This record gives sequence, structure tokens and C-alpha cells, in this order.
Amino acid sequence: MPSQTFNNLSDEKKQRIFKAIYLELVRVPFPEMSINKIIKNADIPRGSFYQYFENKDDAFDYFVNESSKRVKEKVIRRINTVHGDIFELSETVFEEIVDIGLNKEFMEILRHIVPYANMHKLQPLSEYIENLDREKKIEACCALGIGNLDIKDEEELMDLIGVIEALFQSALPVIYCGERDFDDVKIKFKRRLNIIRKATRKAGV
Amino acid sequence: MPSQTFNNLSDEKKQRIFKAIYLELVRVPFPEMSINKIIKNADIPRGSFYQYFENKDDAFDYFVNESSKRVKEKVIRRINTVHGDIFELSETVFEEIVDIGLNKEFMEILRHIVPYANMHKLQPLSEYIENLDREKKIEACCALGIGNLDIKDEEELMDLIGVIEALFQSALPVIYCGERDFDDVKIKFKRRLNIIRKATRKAGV
DNA sequence: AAATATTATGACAATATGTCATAATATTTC
DNA sequence: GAAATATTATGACATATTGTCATAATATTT
Repeated sequence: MPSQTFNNLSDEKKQRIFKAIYLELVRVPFPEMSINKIIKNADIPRGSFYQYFENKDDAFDYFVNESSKRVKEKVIRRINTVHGDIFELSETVFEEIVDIGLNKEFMEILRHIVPYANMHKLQPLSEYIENLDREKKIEACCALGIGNLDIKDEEELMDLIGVIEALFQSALPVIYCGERDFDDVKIKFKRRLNIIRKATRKAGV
Repeated sequence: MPSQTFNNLSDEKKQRIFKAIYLELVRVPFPEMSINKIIKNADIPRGSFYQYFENKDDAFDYFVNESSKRVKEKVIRRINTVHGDIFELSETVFEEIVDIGLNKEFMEILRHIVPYANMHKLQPLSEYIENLDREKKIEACCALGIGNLDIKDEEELMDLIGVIEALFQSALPVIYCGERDFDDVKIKFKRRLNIIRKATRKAGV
């Protein structure tokens, strides 16, 4: 974790450092990420870097967390627009993420990050749900349309979300690691999602 | 990919180098893996290493491929012992893999490898099935008990296997990255697996 | 045995990382 | 508002790492 010293920094400086790491990770994959290049990009002395971060991993962690925050927020906001169907939500979000691949710079940085990032950080939905309090949780379940599904309790809900997120996890690297046919990836994801959909369909509906 | 020069090497030497990489990856996670330590372990000069492998990644790739070969073979053999139930097969294999975590050295090396390995290489079943010829494929489907499931064609079969492998992918890092309660992990996997099982149950059975 | 191809070798340049003593700046205390 | 204390900044340095390359050793072919 970044040090308290780092957290105390002005937003401008923090932003500058974030941008510097970003630039470096557009250039090379994480294992080749150079602290020298980062401090040069951010225009801070070497010693400062080590006052802010424990080491390379720490800086990378910070960067991934910070970035995943933004994705997470996007998904959370989306929950309330695609009302009442967790599967439709998943499909939409997946397609959006795939389409990010159309942006060359984004594609490149994801290719340089995803294989090295702790996958847990890329599971925004379950983390979000788990951290809600009871009342908010029920609200979220409504928004996700859980009521229409054959799901008994909270445990089953988390399982369902876990399975869907596993599908994300398994499908995304395919793109960031070379697959060119985005439509095919989308269709494949949809088919797999349908298996889960089928499993949670209420009898007689 | 390792060079032809490397492939031409005697089995003894190849084995020595494999072991040297193994030792290094027991010591530290992939990003800190030191070529210096490897050549010292393997007792080969620096120049040789670079004659065998392009770079660090290349050596790591070789190591992961070589290792995954063994897991793959184990799974393939298992297909023919656990007859007629792909879900039971999955469950058994999963439990076995989790129990590997009981061996401290294994636990450590997996922790140092899994997060950095290309996950595709850890999907032995779909790769195996896809590479079979028509006749052998039907045979394998029988062994896996596909006939008892609500599956129409080859595409649906590959989807099913894909989903199950996604569950593996998503569950395993949990162990190798710190989770201590192995039983809980197994139960969670089983529950998720049951969702898929439910989805592929033939109507009226 | 000469010629050719393959493999082995380790010194080297270039670059990296993490440490540390010290300087600069803020903040608190009296 | 000056002294004392805490926080942050700084860059030289020791140490380590990577990938290259010219050359030596060994195998194989002619």
C-alpha cells in the first residue's frame, strides 16, 4: 500500500504520479516497468518514489486499484439503468469492455496489466454487493432482478454473481492477449451466460 | 519458445535447467525471478542461458508449459476412471488440486507462478477435447457422460467445458493467494458447479 | 584432417533497484 | 516569533541485473 506520505500529497502531484505510471505501462508490460522512467515522467526524485511506494509491486498495485475504482463505479451506476436483469447487465458491460479494445492505447495498456493484476480486483460486482448493508442489499437485488430468478438466499446470489464474474475473468484475457475477432468473443460469452441463465430460470416462467 | 539449441540438449541437461528454474520459483515470485540464480543453480554460463531462451519470459513460459503438461496428463487419465460424469470429474480434480496446497513447497511455487501464468495453459480439458479427431471425440464424450446431459452439439459441449474451466480459474487463485480454509473453497466450488449441473440436466430426468 | 556447423563461455556495457545521510520545508509548542 | 519537532524531498551510491558479443571449445560433415 502507498505510504501515508503519498496519501498526504496534493491531488495534482498524486495525479502526476498516476499519469507517469500509466505512461510507463502503455510502453511496456509490468515486469519491464522501470522506476527510472516513472520518476522521470513524474518529475520526482528517486528517493521520493521510495517514500511513496514500498517497491515496484506497490506502485503497480496502487495503479490497478485506482483504475479498477473507475470501472467499478461505472458498473455500479449501470445497475440502476439496466433495470431488473442481471444477465442483460452482464452482457452489456461485457460488450462495452470488449469494445474498449478498439482503442489502441487502451488495448495496449490492458495487455500490459491484466495478466499481472490480481484478478480479485477485477470483480467489482461481488465486492460491491458484499459490502452493502442489509437494506441496500435488498435494493440492489431488486435492481438486478434477482426476484425473477430461482434463487433462495444470499449465498445462492453470491454464487450466481461469482459464476458470472468467473466468465468475465476467463473471457477477457482472450482479448487482451491477442484475439482479434471481437464479435466472436461476444457471442461466446453470451452463449456461456445463457447456460447460467437457464440454470436460474424459475420453474414455470 | 526455447531455441532449437535447447531442444537438442541432453535430457539430463534439460532436466537440470528445469529444476533450476523450479528452485528459483520456489524462492521468489516470477517478477523477481533472477537469471543469475538460475544459471548458478543449473551450473551453466550466462551466455548459454541466452542461447536457450530469448529472455526471462521465455524461460518462464517453458517452465509453465512443461509443468502443465503433467497436470494435463493426469486429468486425461482421470477421464477414464471417473466414468460418465463430467461434474464428478471436475469436483474430484478440483479437490485434488486444492489438497496440493497442503504441501508447503507446492503451495509456495504455485503462489509464485499462477498469478503470472497465461491462464489458457491451465485449461487442459478443452484443449484436449478440441484436438481430438471426430471418433475419439465421441469416445471422450461418452467417458464424460455428455449423453446424459441436455447438450445438443459440439459447440454446446465446448461452452459447458469452458464454463467449468472458468470456475477453476476463478477459484484456484483464491487458494494460492492466501485463503486458508480449504474446505470452504471446495464447498463454494461445488455449489457453483451445481448451478451449471442444474442448467444441463435433461428435462424429465 | 580440413572445413563447417553447432554449442559454450564469461567479460562487459548499460541499466536497474533500494538505501541512506542530509537538506528543505511544515507544523507545533512555548 | 523563535526554537523544537515532525514531515517530506533529494540524489549519490553500493549492489545487482540484464542482454550482447567476440571468441573458444566441441561435434559433425566432407
